[in-house]
Amino acid sequence: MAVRLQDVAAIAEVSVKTVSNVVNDYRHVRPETRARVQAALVELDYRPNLSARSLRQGRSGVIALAVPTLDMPYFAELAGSVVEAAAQRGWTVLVDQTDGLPDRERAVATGLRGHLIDGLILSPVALEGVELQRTQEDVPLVLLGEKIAGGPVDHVAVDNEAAARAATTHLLDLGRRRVAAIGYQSSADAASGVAALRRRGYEAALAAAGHDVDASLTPEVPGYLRSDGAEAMSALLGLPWPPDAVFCFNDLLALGALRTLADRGLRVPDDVAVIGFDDVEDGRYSVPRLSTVAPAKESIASDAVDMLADRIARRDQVAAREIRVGFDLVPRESTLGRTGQP
Amino acid sequence: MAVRLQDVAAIAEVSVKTVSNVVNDYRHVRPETRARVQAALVELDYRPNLSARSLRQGRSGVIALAVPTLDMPYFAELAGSVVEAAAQRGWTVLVDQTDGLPDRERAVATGLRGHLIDGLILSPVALEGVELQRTQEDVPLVLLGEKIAGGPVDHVAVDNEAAARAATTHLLDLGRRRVAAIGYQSSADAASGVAALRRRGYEAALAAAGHDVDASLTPEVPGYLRSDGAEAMSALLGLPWPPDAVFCFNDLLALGALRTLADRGLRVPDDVAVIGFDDVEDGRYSVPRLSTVAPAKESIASDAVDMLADRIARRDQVAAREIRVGFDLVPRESTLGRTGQP
DNA sequence: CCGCCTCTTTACAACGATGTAAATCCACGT
DNA sequence: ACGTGGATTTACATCGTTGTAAAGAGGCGG
Repeated sequence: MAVRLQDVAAIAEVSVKTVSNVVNDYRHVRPETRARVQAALVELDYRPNLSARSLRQGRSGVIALAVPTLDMPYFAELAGSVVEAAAQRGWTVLVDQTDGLPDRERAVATGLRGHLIDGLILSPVALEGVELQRTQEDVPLVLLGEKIAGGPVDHVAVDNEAAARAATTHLLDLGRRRVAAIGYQSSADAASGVAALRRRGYEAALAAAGHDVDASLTPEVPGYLRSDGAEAMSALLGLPWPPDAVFCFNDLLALGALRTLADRGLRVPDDVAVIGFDDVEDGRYSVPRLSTVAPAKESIASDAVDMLADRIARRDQVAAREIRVGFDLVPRESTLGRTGQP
Repeated sequence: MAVRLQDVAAIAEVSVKTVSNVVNDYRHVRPETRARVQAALVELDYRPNLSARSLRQGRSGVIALAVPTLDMPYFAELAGSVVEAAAQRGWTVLVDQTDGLPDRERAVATGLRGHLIDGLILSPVALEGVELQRTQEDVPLVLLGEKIAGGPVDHVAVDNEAAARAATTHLLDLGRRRVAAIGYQSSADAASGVAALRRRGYEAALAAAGHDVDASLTPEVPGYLRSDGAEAMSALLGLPWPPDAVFCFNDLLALGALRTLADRGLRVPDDVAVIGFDDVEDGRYSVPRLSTVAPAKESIASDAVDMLADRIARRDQVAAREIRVGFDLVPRESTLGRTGQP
């Protein structure tokens, strides 16, 4: 069966608590005793029962990360970074997929996992800040990637509006006149989310350049997948006066758009320039290489974990905070064309 | 504070055990009592303490999934499917990243997480079957994606050799004469792994067609990332007599190779045909669309979870089994060219 | 040689849930 | 009215660990 402190204690001929003290590096243990216990620990290959420890201490060393889906490279990369950052604190990460469903997000946020987890990092799609008002009974929570309007919840996010504006401005600076946007969503759920913020940045950039928003250039998409981008691009190309540039609200949409452009035999960026958002690995190897806006992903993950650690330690003693991480505009072939190559 | 069975019991004016019985749907509870307890449960918003439950029952309802990294789409997609399949059994998945390091794989396999997890699904890169010999103390284990030679461990895998052979044969059937392979690895760790099996399939296909293996056409790669594929392709194109087709041991390598070919201005498949392995989403939208071998991923995930459930239930009472999942050859533009399009 | 302080070790209770076995209730047949 | 057997409820111990408080062991100044 499993090895318990008691078994080790028997071998080392000390009390259970002394073994516990050795395991936990308690100061006042005679070196000789410590050595004897260590030997017994090794001999029996003791491993603490985390459930018992967690029950006793009220903390488990496990945090949860809830993302819409791991199938999207952005979230997969993010999950990887979070797992990494958590490991550095000795924490383990339990991954939940919400599929962007309000119910699942709510369930997760209100403590789906019983008292198993010490905290939660949630990347919300559907829920608004208000919905996530914390009661003091709930799990410590940090939100990712979305600016919650005044919600009393810690969160880490890039300045979506500014980043979207930078991307759009980049297209305008290249001299493009009909700059479309792929990523608009009108469902109530999405109204306060990433879609709305990036939309605002896009429209602000157009306004600053003296352009009106042309509704036909901002098709709605049901999701943010490659297929959605491909279909939206098809629709745009069916217009009497199609766009000469497209800002896609994430890289997957952009990759889908590139695919459609290739199918139609259009040249990128000559006929249509394309820029995405997220800087996922795929875009660095696509043909053509995808221009994008790169949020500081490593920061997002580590800041979120740090913030959560702080929230766990101080519970309700401190007001909700917001961390803004930086972003970079990364122009590549899909807006600049081939450079320096034959 | 947290709501305990005791608090609910006090409100409902019954014993703690009766509340527990209601929570667990025990048969013999008077409907009237049950109703009263239910009401109290709802009123206090009771949630079981999973640590306590786990301590008492010896099972936690949490399984671990250990993959090299979530950054690789294949593993991300797999993780998503496993989380899904586990959720259907009411299990939660704890994701570990091994980075393909022997130490991490060993640590995970020998029960890194203490008694927190009920079982482990491991996708090994570095470790051989022998290393993973189970002792009865260890966590129930299911291996993914690799045929362990005779190791007494449950595992789920595609027939890598047959699949690799099918991919290679597909290239030969197109009339290609110099078929390269990207994905060879010679490190001892990898000797029994996926690399070796796919290599065997590749060589078998060549042999069946009466070709010799040309060492210059099988460059070694340090990893299985896009960058590795891009570099290997560069090396191949530097040969006096470059290949007219390439079988890449996974889709990322293939996507990297496509990128290099585009940079050199070579046409795919006209100049060089490319086929990958894994059928990740990226390949369906790449330019050109990537031909590949598609393992039955959904089966892999659900079979692994089923197998683990069975292993958990029966522990050592049953011999190690092996589940073979099917695969499909999926020819797309990177070998067939544009079809049906203008 | 005593008392006190520090170092070291220990016994015991507690974390919250559930299995066991025993207690209590109730309806029914005699 | 009484015994029997099933339904229902309960007290208690237990899972493995750690905090608390107290006991035991030495050492030192007075």
